[in-house]
Amino acid sequence: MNKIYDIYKTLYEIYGPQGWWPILGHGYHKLDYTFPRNQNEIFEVCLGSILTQNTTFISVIKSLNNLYVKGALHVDDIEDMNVYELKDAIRPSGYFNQKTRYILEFIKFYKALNGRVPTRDALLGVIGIGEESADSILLYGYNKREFKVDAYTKRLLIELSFIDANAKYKDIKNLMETSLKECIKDENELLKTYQEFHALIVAHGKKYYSKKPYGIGCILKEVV
DNA sequence: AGCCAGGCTACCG
DNA sequence: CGGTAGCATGGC
Repeated sequence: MNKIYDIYKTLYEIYGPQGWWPILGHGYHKLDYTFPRNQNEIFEVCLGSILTQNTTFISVIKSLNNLYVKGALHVDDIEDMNVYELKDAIRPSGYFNQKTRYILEFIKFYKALNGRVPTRDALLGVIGIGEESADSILLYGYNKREFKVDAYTKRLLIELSFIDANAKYKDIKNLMETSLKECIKDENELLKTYQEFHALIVAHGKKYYSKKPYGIGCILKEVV
């Protein structure tokens, strides 16, 4: 046992299972784990990972639904779609010019995979896919054990004095993965914990780590 | 009215 | 290398 795992258990007790990644085909129900995912679901996770960059998932759902009602929530349909139509569909998620470019670049990469699982480095080579998006795609799309770090994760760990402000993505990812591997030996259980933990951090982060000063009322300060 | 959102790239020193 | 402007809409 260690403090990181204690944090996970506490968040799980408070918020319960989050069931990420929500898939439109499942009506966005919670706890819609599919293992393994089919190609449409994998692609939807990829699309959502790009669309949610610096954007709330509520807005992403609107964009995905715009594509869905056009019957275009699939790789080939988006590729063939008029670019202005695509921009208009994803407008609710913001940065629609950038994200349209990112999506079209990603589709070229994705189709070249031919159904195979991309490496993390290969994903990072795609324009528009940074570390968090790559981990998001691997963790939630491909069910790979890659911890996803986001702004809330960093704020939380700074507030709880696990890291300092200049910690890099890699450092934080390594802290989380190393700590959890100490406690969880079963690979499938470890995967599910990575998936839940990030989602739980977002749930908690929205409440206590959105507005400065961060961490007011955060119960985790009494846990670690 | 202003700040924030489940980031990333390009460009600067 | 580290730091930062720009990207855009929507919710509160």
